Amino acid sequence: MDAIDLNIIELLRGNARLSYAELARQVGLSAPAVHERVGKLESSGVIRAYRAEIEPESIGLGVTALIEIIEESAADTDDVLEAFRAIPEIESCYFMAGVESFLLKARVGTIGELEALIVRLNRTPGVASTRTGIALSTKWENRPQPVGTPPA
Amino acid sequence: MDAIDLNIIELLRGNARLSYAELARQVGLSAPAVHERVGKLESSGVIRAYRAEIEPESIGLGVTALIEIIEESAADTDDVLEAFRAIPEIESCYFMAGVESFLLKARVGTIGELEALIVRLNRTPGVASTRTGIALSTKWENRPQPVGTPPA
DNA sequence: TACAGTCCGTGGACGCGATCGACCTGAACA
DNA sequence: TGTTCAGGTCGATCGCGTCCACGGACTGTA
Repeated sequence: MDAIDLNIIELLRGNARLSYAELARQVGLSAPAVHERVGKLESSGVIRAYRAEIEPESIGLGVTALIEIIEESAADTDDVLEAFRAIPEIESCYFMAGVESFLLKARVGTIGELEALIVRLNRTPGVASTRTGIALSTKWENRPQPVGTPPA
Repeated sequence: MDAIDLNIIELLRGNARLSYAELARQVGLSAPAVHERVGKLESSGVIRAYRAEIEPESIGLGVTALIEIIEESAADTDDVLEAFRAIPEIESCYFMAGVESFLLKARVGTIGELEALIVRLNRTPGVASTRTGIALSTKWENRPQPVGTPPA
């Protein structure tokens, strides 16, 4: 992980469809060299995936909600997690410090679907209660920040 | 926006670096046809960007926090928003229904940096108070869900 | 200092993909 | 029925992805 790798990462975070030739020009290496570096970044897990970012409304997912989950004290966190993983509407899942164990970001098409989702979550074994906030609008999301210093 | 467009979108959400030729094979059209469809999806704003998803720890961003913002009653929401936009650590920004006006997702390298960020947020004109939750771990994030029915 | 091994790069070659233009087809409509 | 247009295919060209052989810098060892 040197400065050139960070440079490549930053370029691919901005545009994942850049060609190797273009990357090579921008970082000052040959295309095969960049190709090999990217391959290593992928197989070492630094680059997890390449994703197209889609305007959610256009694919019928106009409602964004953030849902905090409070577990029952006797709950098995792994089981709860597996139950959440099986729910496709849950786009992101964070395990939090504090009273609420999980914060979920979910996207659905309608308020009705959100209601069904919340009911389903509350019925999930291990879930004591939920608290839902609705995002009226997403100002921005997953904006890449300039890469800082990698860990020592 | 027909079924083929949705198919293309789903494929690109799974892997944004698929070649047009490969997309064409999978959706059953010729490569130029797919090229044109993707171009239209991009220029109409359905496809917003193509991003490489990076393991945050490897670029020195090991601390994820979710920060709720309560605005002062007299605050100008647009000004607050612009102030937030200028802070690179804020990856996502949602305008919420409820007492808390904003929910921010931020990523920093250390707890010290998080402290500095929270101080900065609290000093921002228009911000009355903040409430921060720290993500101990990210179970998953931005998982694409199968595309549903587009809006009528 | 000389030598060998390793890492990481370059340059060349070749086949495939991106992309352009010409042409085709079916639907909508006067 | 004829016209127009959207949206597709096909073919050609050019550049890119990718494989391979080769070379230079660095390092540890005699």
